[in-house]
Amino acid sequence: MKFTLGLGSRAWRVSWEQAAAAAAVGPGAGGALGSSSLRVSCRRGPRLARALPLCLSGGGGARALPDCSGPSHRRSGARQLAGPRAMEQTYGEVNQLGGVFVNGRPLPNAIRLRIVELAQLGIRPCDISRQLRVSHGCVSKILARYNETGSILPGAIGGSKPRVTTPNVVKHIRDYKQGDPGIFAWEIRDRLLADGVCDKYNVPSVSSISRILRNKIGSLAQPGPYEASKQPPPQPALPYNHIYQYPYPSPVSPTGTKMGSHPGVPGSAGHVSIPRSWPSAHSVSNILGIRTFMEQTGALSGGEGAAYSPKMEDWAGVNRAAFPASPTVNGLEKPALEADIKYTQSASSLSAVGGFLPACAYPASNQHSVYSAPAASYLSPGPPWPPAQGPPLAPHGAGVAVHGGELAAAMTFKHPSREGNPRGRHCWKSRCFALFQPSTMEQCLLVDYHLSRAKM
DNA sequence: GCCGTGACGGTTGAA
DNA sequence: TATTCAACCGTCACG
Repeated sequence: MKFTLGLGSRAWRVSWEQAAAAAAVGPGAGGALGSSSLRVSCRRGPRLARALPLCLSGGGGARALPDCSGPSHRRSGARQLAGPRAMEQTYGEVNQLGGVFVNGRPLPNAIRLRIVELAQLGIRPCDISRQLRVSHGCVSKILARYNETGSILPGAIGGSKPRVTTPNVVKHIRDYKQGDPGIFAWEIRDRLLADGVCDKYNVPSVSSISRILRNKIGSLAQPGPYEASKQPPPQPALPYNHIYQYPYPSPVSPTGTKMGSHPGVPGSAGHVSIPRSWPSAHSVSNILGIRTFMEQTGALSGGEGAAYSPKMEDWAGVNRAAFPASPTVNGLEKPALEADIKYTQSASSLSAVGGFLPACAYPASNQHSVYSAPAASYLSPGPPWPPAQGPPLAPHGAGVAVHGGELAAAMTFKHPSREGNPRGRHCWKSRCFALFQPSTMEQCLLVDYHLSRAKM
């Protein structure tokens, strides 16, 4: 197990145990690392290489980095983490502050939550950075995102940018062109907006419209690729609203009724517009909305364990039934479903401060195994936090003791019919997270670790 | 010393 | 099935 240990401007790859030790002693405690071969990984090219000599001579004096023998010095991805040997194959890095992170992967929601939480308590970002051992750039980014969107969650990673020139849009462009052959591209663009075919977030650019006119519509006599008589493939006309879960304004009424829809344009929610009233897992109000819905459905009645009744197996489906969403929506279904199943949690973990997001909303399916590591070692103890009073959201040391046996019990939620179904895995795993409600990164990691060992 | 920002190396998932 | 591409991530360094 290797880490890239960054101290100063260094990026050293060290073993997990060494990195954990380094994190435990804190960034200022040099020389605590084990002794063996030193490997330096200059991730940042000349910049880092330039800084390297300085770093090597600074701080805690001579530092010997531990044995780096292993399968490969090449950084591995989280994909290698699955399986029983996940613990041995987990990679991570330690930043300048001694905090552990996984390059390319979001910080656990527990940390993101705590960043926002501390900020709301009036703690300066620089102090938050030091406290949580997260780079100030990251703290700044998370806070900025939170201020902008009300969400602490990371954005959607991966995937392709949804097309804006959907068949429906092309059809309308064709219609406009047929109605007025002299129409300009910018006029088409305005009409798409005016008619509600698109909104400002997914309206094609003028150049795109020109390209459509040139390539797809070129000759109006020719039947286009998206003939009206054909059944157009279901296309999300406003995918960003959903995939990215940002509170973008949408030309949709809160009831899901598409406003100003063009005649002939299907107005189903599956078509475009995911109503912003949908309880997005990324927003405060939507989290609360989920809670309300769960309470209404009685899913939260009883204790925490009872909160996840077998009915919860169809939690996503229940939500889908309660809101206008089409099962035929491609591209929208998965994000929506994952948002449902990954970020649900019981009401008891909701914040009293303002509900950015409960820590246990750790997106298990998205981040699972990334931080798979002995949780106690993952996060260095660091300075006591919070200094005075307990945090309002995630009681430090709440001590969600997660043991394999308990996980096994939790895993009884795993529905046999969903074996092999990623969504099923997401579903039951997310319930495991929700059941234990890890409110700290350690707890998240502990849950995740046991889930990994459970050969999910 | 704090903070915003861009470069960078990395991961992810749809096409 | 493998590859490509474009989104995202957190860290780091600069100003």
